[in-house]
Amino acid sequence: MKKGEATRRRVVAQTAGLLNTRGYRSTPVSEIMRVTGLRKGGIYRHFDSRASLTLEAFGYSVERMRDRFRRALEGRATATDALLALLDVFGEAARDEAFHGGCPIMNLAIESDDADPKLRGAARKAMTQLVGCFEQVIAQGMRHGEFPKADARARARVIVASLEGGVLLGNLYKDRAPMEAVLEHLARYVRNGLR
Amino acid sequence: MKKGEATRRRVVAQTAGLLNTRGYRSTPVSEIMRVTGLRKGGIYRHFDSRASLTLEAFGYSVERMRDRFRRALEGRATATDALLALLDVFGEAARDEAFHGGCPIMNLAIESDDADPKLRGAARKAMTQLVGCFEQVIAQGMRHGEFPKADARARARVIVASLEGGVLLGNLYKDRAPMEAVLEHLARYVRNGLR
Amino acid sequence: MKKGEATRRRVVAQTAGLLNTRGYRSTPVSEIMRVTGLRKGGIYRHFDSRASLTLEAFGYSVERMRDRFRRALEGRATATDALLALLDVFGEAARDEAFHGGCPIMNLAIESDDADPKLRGAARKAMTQLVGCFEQVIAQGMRHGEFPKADARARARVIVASLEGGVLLGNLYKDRAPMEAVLEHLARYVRNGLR
Amino acid sequence: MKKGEATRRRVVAQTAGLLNTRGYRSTPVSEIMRVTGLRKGGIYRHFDSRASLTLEAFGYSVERMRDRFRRALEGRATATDALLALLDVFGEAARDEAFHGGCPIMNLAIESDDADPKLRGAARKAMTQLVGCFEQVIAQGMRHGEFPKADARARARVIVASLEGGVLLGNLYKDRAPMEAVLEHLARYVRNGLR
DNA sequence: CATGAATGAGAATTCATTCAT
DNA sequence: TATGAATGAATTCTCATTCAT
Repeated sequence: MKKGEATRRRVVAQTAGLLNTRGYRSTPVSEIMRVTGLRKGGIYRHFDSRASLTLEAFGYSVERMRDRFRRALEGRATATDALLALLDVFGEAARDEAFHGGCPIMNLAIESDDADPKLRGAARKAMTQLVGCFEQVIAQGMRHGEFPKADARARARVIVASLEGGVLLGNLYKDRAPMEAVLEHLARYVRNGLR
Repeated sequence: MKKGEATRRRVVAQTAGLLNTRGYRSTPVSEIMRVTGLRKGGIYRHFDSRASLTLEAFGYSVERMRDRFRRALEGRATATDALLALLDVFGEAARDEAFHGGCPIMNLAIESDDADPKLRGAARKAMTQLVGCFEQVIAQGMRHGEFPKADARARARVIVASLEGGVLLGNLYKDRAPMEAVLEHLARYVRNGLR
Repeated sequence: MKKGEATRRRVVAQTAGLLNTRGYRSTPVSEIMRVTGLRKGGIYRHFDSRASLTLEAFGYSVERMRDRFRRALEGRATATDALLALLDVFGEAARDEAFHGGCPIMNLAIESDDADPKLRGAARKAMTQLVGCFEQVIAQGMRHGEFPKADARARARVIVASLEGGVLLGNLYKDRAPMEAVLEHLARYVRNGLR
Repeated sequence: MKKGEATRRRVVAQTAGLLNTRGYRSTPVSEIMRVTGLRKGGIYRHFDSRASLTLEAFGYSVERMRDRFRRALEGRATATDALLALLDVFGEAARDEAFHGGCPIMNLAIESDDADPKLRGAARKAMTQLVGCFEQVIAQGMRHGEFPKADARARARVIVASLEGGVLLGNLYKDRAPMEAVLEHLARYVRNGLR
């Protein structure tokens, strides 16, 4: 990897953390300069615009989330196990720097609010994948008879909604208790066969 | 005295809607001018600063939410009925202009993220009241034997988290389906005695 | 005197004090509102513009200075006595609220600096009168043989310059010592027959 | 590094002249843009704030004054000669662009009046140095027997006050006569051994 | 590959002023 | 006679962006 490519990746990673805590739209480039140690010119050499860096940083954050989910799913024999493992990812999120500042998807979804269609599109796509991840596991569980056959997507949405809400409360209060309540509730729901 | 107060209230109401859709921090005063029809000087005559208008507008939105909850609770004989009525408020939220742009508390919570302590404080306080509203009903239900005695706050948090997540998804996709899935899930949870 | 006229005079007097301490050009109308207790509309009813109030306030201050000089000159038999009495006015200036904030003429002269010809004209006129006051006394002294016949205006200018410089230093350091040194010097000069 | 520093110096020098004629506090940044040919962003790249540029510009003006005094004192054998040379600086001030707009110290002293403590502090410090310059020469003259032993500072203050007053009058009338009268008076005072 | 210099648009806020009441 | 409401221009300052070096 050339030096430029390495710099570029470092900038994306550092910016990802920054924007997820300080805001995807309201964080000025000067802050990005500060955390990356690069000057304006140095940043613009790698990225066409602030907007494109924003998108890349968001993509990076989402990718790291995906890593967590992928790893969580490895070697899970049953859908129940798999779902519980996914819940666990959120349980660890409070300690996980990839989630520092909350869930990137929620953050971008809310910040892009009717104001920035491109960002909103990215948030939507990422959220769809997140829900899809749960949905696939649930659908598999239905096929395998672990769960009653029903609307897998609706169930996935319920779970994701609860988790996102838990992240929100946890982040707002800087307190793990809300997420733990949510996880307890969802774990029972899962163990109960999504009934 | 009369006209100024009327203008002031109008500005707060219009700004509340605007900020909840376009962002509490990232919406420029020029946009507020546009939706209110006032010029800069006219706005600053009524509010000390952009920040204080932001807080007032948020307060207004929260108050309107509270109105909905208050009305929903009127004449509910049982805690179960009361909870279902509260859920209903979220069911109607999609059509309700007071919620246009999503939940003000969530929006402000996420936008104020580590960056604006005053705004965050306001978001926190409002969220505490929202959870408190559910918690009180639940606690009452526990006292009356409708629900098993357990951690009322934890249950309230689970419900609020799910609802907020539902709002998030609904808003992101401009689709009522996610919220409906959440509501169905929660209604069953409630009818089942929070078990 | 009608109420309006009374208000007008009060505003002029209060504004005079304010502008001489906070600046003739840089003091905002909001400050004038504060010290007068009137609102914008109330002020603009009496004065066409901020500029015209400025001029009136300056005129008021100059008039009060003139009062001091007039009174000082009353009953002075010799030019020497008269000059010493004029010097005395400056000696008392530190304690005199009419001079609070320094000499209005100097203040306006410097603030109007090449930027506001009308104000500068007023400052010039007032300074000319101040120098003229000294000049007349000196000329009289020359006619009466108290002082050698020479350029009365030049001598008046020297005295006024020294006094103004004394006011400047006194005001800058909030210390009476510089003015006292100047007065001692000038008194000797006067007693020495302006030699 | 080179170009920026050059620009910065040029801006300071040009701003120094501008502020000394148009007012240290009341001159808008837009005027600074005009005389420097830079845009807002270009100016703010070099200076943190309007206030810090003001201070630097004032410092520049004071430094140029100091240059004049330093050069005037070079090679002066006696205190009398030195004082006369210092007076001469003021005699040339009318023609000297470093003094265009009057004495920077007096200008800032009056404009900062009770309103801006930081600027006032700078004015005070500069004035103290100006008086100190005269005081040192006078004290030396006293030690060498040129002048009778007496309060050197008081004498320095008298001289500086007269000169500042002369600058004031000269600037107000755009006329060299007042300063010449002052200089004549002071030269005699000096040649007379400060008696 | 990165910096340093500069721009131009736009941010929040303040100002003097006007006018209906 | 004075207030309260509003305006429009100007204020200081920040932003994302460009480009020569």
